[in-house]
Amino acid sequence: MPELPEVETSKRGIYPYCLNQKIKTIEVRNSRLRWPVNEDISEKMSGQTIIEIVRRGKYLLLITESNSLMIHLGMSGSLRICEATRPVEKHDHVDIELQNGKIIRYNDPRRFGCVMLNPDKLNHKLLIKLGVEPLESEFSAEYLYKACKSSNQPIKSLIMNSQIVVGVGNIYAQESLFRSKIKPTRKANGLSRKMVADLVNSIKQILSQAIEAGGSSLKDFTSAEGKPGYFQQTLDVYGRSGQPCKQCGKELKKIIIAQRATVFCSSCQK
DNA sequence: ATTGGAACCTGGTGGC
DNA sequence: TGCCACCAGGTTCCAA
Repeated sequence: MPELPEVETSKRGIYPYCLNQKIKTIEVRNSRLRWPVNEDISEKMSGQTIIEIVRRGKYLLLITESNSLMIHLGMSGSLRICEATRPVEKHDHVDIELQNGKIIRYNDPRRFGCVMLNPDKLNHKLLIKLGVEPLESEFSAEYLYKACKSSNQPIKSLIMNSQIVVGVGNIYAQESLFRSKIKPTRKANGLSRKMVADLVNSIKQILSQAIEAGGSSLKDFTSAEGKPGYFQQTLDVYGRSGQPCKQCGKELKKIIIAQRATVFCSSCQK
C-alpha cells in the first residue's frame, strides 16, 4: 500500500545504488501495467546515465541527460535493488539493469503502477496538474483554507485530491483527520481556519513520521523482503473499525466516502 | 463545473 | 476442501 512515505523511502533506498550510474539495459517481462511500458524503452534508455532522482507526489523519476523513467508503484508495487543473479519471482515485471551490476527490480502484483519513458521530465501530462507537495512550505494553512472555501466536498475527499495536494492516500487521510479531530464527512467549506491549520500540521507530522519509520527500515531495502517498513507505525483509526478509540475508548465507526472505507471516532472528531 | 462512479488487477479472507 | 463473493488500494476518465 504505497503512499507517499513508501515512495520516498523507495527513492532513498535506490538512490545510492543508481545515482550517476549508467543504464545497461531494461528488461520488460510484462508490459501490461497501468499504462503499457513503451516498447522502445530499453533502446531509448540504454547507455544513459541517471543524473538525478526526483519524487513528485507518488511518482519517482530517474532522470537522465535526455529522458526520464517515470515510475509509479500504484497500490501494490515495490522496487528493490538486487544482484543480476537473483532469481526472478512472480510479478517481477521490469528490471532496470545498471552498469555496476545491480538491478532495480520493479514488482507489482496488481499492475496498477507504471514504468514509463518520459521525454518531458517534470512537464509530463500526468505531473503538470499535480498540486503542492505536502511537506513543502507551499502546503500551508492559508493554501488549504483557500482550497476548502471553494469546495463543497467532504474534507476527506479534498485532501485526497492530488490536484490540491499530492501524496495523501486513504490511510493518512484518515489518520490526519483523526489527529486533528475533524470528522471526515465535514464539508470543506465549513471548516474554520483553526481546524484547517490543525489539519495541515497533522498531515505534515504524520507523513514525516512515516518517512522516518520507513527510513529506519532502509537497511532492509535490499533484503529478501525488500519492502520499506513504514506501515509498521501505529495507526490510530485506519483498519480499526469496531475497535475502541485510543483517545476516548468509544467504538470506532466505519463509513464509505467516495467509495473508500473511512474509519473515525464519532466522539473525538467533530 | 463539479461530483460520482467505473475501471484497471490480484491476493487474501470469510462464508457456505 | 473448493468455490465464490468481496475487499483493499491510487488514479484517470467517462457520465450524470
